Amino acid sequence: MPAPLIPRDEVVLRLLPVFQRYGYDGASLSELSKATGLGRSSLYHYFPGGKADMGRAAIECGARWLRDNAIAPLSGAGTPAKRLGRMLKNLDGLYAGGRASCLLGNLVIGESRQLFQAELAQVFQRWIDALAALAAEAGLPRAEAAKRAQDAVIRIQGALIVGGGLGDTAPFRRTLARIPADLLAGR
Amino acid sequence: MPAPLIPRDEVVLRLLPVFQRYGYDGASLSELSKATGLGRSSLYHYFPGGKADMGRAAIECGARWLRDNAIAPLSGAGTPAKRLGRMLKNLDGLYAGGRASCLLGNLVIGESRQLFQAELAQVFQRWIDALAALAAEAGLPRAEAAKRAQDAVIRIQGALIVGGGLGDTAPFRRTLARIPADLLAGR
DNA sequence: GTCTATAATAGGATAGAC
DNA sequence: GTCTATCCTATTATAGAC
Repeated sequence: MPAPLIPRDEVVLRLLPVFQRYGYDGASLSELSKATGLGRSSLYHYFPGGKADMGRAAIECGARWLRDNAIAPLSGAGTPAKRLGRMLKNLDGLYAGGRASCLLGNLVIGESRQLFQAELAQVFQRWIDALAALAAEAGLPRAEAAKRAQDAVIRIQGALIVGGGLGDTAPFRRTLARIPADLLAGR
Repeated sequence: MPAPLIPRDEVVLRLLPVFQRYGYDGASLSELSKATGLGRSSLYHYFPGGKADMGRAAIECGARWLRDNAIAPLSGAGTPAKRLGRMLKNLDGLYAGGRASCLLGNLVIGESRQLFQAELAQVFQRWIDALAALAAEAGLPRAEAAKRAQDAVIRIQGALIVGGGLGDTAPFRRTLARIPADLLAGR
C-alpha cells in the first residue's frame, strides 16, 4: 500500500486555520475540503468520524503547537523573563499580532464546547500550569503564581476577542507587552 | 390593524439567548423559532433581512442592556467604587456567574465578525469609554484610565472564554472580584 | 401577524469506481 | 488514497391561505 501523497499531519495543519478563523459551527466541509485540497471522501478517509474528528485533530494539533512553541520555551535556558519572552514572541506570530483569533477560544463557543470540553479543559490547564511553574520559579508563592498564570491566559484570550471586536490590534499588543511584569514581578 | 400578540422587543429578547449561547453560525432558524414560539414566516415578518437582521437586533438589544444595566449605573449616586459594584453585580447576573457566555464575544467569531464589525466596535468602545470615564473621575490620568478600562473589558471577556474552556466559574468570579481595585486604585 | 407548505440551497456523510 | 456521484437531512428563505 503506497504512501499517502500528503501525510495526515499535513492535512491537519491545513484544517486548523479554518477552525481558527470560522469556529467549529462556521467551518463547513466545503471550506475544509478547499483548504486541504482534498475531496470530501478523502477527508473521511483520514477522519472516519467526520467533522468532529477533524475538530478533535485540530485541537490536538493546537495542543502540540502550544507544547512545543509556548510551553517548552518556558523551561529552556536563560532567566524566567527571557524564557517567557520566547513564548510571547511565538504567540504573537500565531495570532498574527492580534489580527487572528484563537482556535481554542473559538471552540469554546456553541456546540463544540460540549463536544470538546475535556480536551479544551486539558489544554487550557496545561498552559496555565506551565506559566504558574515559571512564576513560582521566579520566586512567587505557589497560590499567587497560579492566580497570575490564569490571569495571563485570560488576558490573552480577552485581548483577541476585544481587539477583534474593535478591529484593532492595539489591545493584543499592549496585553502581550505587560504580561512579563504582571506575571513575574514581585508584589 | 390589530396589535401584535407579542411586541417586537419581546421577540428580540427571546432571540438573544440563542445567539448568546450558540454564536451566530450555530444559531439555526429552528432554534430561533423555538425560542420565540414563532414560526419561520413570523420571524421573517419581524426581520425581513432574515438571520442577519435577527443578529443585528440581538446586538442592539445587548447594547441597550449594556447601556441601562452596566453603563448607566456608573453615573448614578455614590462613590465610583460603589457605582462600579452595581455594574459588576449586573454583569454577574447576565453571565450567570460565569456559566454563560457573552453575546458580543461570540459574535466576534466567524462570519458574524465581518457582518457586524461596525456594531461590535461601537458597543465595545462605549463600554470601555464608560469605564475610562469612571476611572478618570476616581483620579487617574486620562491615558492610564483608558488603558485600565480596556483591560477590564478584556479580562471579563477572557475570563468567560477560559472559564468556559475549563468548565469552571472560578476564573470569572475571581476576575470580577479584582476589577474594582485594578481599575480604580491609585498606582 | 400567523400559519402550513414548499422552494432552493447548503450541510454532513456515504458508495463505489479507479 | 482519491475521485465523482449521490443521499439524506437541515438549512435559509419564500408563497399564499387565513
